[in-house]
Amino acid sequence: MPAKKVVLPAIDYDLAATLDSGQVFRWHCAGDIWTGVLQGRWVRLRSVPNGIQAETFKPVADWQWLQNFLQTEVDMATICQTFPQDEPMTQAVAACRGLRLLRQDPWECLASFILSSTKQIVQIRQIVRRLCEDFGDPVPVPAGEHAAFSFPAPDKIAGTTEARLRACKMGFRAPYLLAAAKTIATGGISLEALRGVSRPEARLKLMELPGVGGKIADCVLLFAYGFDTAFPVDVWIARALQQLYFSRKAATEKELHAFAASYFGPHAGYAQQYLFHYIRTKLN
DNA sequence: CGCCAGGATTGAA
DNA sequence: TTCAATCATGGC
Repeated sequence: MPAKKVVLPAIDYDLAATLDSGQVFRWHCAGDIWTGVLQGRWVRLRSVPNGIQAETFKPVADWQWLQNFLQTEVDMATICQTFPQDEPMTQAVAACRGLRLLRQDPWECLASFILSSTKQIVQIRQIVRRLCEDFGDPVPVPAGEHAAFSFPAPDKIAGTTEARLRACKMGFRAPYLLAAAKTIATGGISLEALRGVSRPEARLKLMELPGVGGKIADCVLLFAYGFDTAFPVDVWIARALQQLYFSRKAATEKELHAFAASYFGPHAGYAQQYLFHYIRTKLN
């Protein structure tokens, strides 16, 4: 029977850490309630014992789309066992128990991370919110809730102008987003087709898009496509690797990448997320 | 190689 | 209260 409420079973799931760890930019928290929009649907989430309670505006028959986004069926204990058993990883895993990787829509993830370059998380949130208000479609919400908008599809953004995108405060990223949207809207690159190719091949394809360098490509590979070995190296991770694994001697960017690729195992992307969240929120 | 292009927020002076 | 630093892509 279709219902507006469900509890998705999950153990070791820290909803707040997961939705507030720089993977997604559109979830809003009030108390312990998280509100967002997924695939044009308004969604409210709350942690309950051994699960996550979800509520939508319209009744839903199949909750697969939400399970897939939240990745509730992933067994974190098994994944954490594959991490190197060193001091930093052990500390990070202990401190960030329940931190998860989400599985996002590729376009929303790609567009968000194009907008993320040389921006901080608070600003990325504002830009993405404006983008959705200006170009997304209103989605129905319960009475008394804030208005909510879908994430604008590639053709919607492809059909606007650089000036109107700049009005969302995205600055020099506006032409990149516009060109990327046009490439995808016209079939120059198929984001769906990337699901079926190898990680290095998908990475090269993403990097053909303007505004997408190695770091942003790695974010999309990890957060949208589920390539668990993708290892985005931002300044935080670079500093952490430098400090925790190279102590004094200065490692080049190339050495950091080589180390990351060889050291953290088959779920290196998860390890990266634990290190990232650990140094950002728990250290100092 | 070095610099710049938006700009909200943070923390130092 | 100024004011420098944060963020990491691409063009020059």
